Amino acid sequence: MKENKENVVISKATIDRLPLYYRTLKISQEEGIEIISSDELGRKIGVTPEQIRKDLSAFGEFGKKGVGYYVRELMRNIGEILGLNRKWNIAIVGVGHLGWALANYANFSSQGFQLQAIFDVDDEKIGRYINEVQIFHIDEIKDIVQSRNIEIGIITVPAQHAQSTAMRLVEAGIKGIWNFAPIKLDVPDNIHVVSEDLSVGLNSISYYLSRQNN
Amino acid sequence: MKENKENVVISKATIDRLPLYYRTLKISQEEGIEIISSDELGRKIGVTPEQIRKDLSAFGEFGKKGVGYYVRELMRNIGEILGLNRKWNIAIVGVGHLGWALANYANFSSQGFQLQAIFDVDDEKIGRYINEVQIFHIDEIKDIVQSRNIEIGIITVPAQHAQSTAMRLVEAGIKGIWNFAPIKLDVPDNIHVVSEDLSVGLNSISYYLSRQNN
DNA sequence: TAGATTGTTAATCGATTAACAATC
DNA sequence: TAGATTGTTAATCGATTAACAATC
Repeated sequence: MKENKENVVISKATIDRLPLYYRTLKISQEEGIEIISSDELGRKIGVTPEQIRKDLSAFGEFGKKGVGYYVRELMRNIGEILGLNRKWNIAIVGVGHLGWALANYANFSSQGFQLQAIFDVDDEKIGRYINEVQIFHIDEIKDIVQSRNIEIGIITVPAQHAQSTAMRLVEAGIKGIWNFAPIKLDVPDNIHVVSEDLSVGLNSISYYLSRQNN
Repeated sequence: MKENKENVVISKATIDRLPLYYRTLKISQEEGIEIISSDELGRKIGVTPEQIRKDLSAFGEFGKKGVGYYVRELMRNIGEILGLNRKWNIAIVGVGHLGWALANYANFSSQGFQLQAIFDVDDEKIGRYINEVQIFHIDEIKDIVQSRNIEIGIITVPAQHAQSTAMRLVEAGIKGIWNFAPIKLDVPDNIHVVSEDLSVGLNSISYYLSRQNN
């Protein structure tokens, strides 16, 4: 595994930018670009070149002075850092509109995230398939998470059930949670939770527009 | 309009926390809680009480020393700051899985965001309705945005069409954009863009899990 | 009054930006 | 070699946390 340098603390902000670098490099690579400078990469992403160089320097020296970065090589390195050089089995809990949309989101699999199971409580939905992935009853969660080596759970249940869902995922042995319920999840320290709070975006826009119009 | 104090700079981080405060106050209010301390509110949200007091102090004095905050009053004040004391007409562009999920997301309307129109290019979809909201051809965007006073646009089109969609929204007169396409949008300075980058979440989880398992 | 809790200032911490030597 | 661009250190900026006077 790609190690970051000893004694270098890596900020959350840096980790959140790595996927942007990775994605942009991928596009560049597909366009046939072989070498890219931090300046050019930064321009495409909307980040300063210093920021990019600083971020990368926490993990090693990936560029060539006076030249830039070899796109393919940097992509491979960042991919390795992000853990994209292996497969991750994931599951979705909650087949509402959002869960359904995510289950259909093809892009995950291209990055090595394979949807292995979907869970719900609605008898109408259980037994059905979304893109060849079966919907199971939540009561089967422990069995299936363990038998299918699922490591990451996606929570798209209503807010009032999110905490108990998180606990079931943890008990089933999951290590990472991607949470879409607008609520703070209490989980053990060794579980990594990323929450997407979709109610913030519109509120922030209305804040700025209110100020503007005055 | 609720003004923030002169000479106080309000950070983006503060603005992004206000919706959490608002939401949590709403829940507390529904539970019949009338007074809440920054300590208790912070505990529920996962933010320090100092943070909350600091954030709020940028806009005024909403609490009572030795007592706490009146839930209903603080909620009203934060709502006013966020521009939730009025209606906002919004539109969605792109009826893929995500656009469809967002069109069905009932929660927006409870905060005053009213979906007035949906746009797409697919003849199969045009003319249909999602929850009584009609799907129009993108070519009608300018007419409809203007006639229906739509101020905020939600972009859920594929990445390669996101930039041109943004430009069409801007030309139509929209002032705020909520962007779900994984790409940086170039828009005029007076347009407020919030991007939700759904590819970051899973990548960040896989990063941390990789480290953990080692 | 005594206890509790706010609002705010000062201290700390962390992240970004600037500058530049190293070197391809 | 001259020009370009990295990697890194130092400087700056911004955000969070600590501390505490004010006061309900």
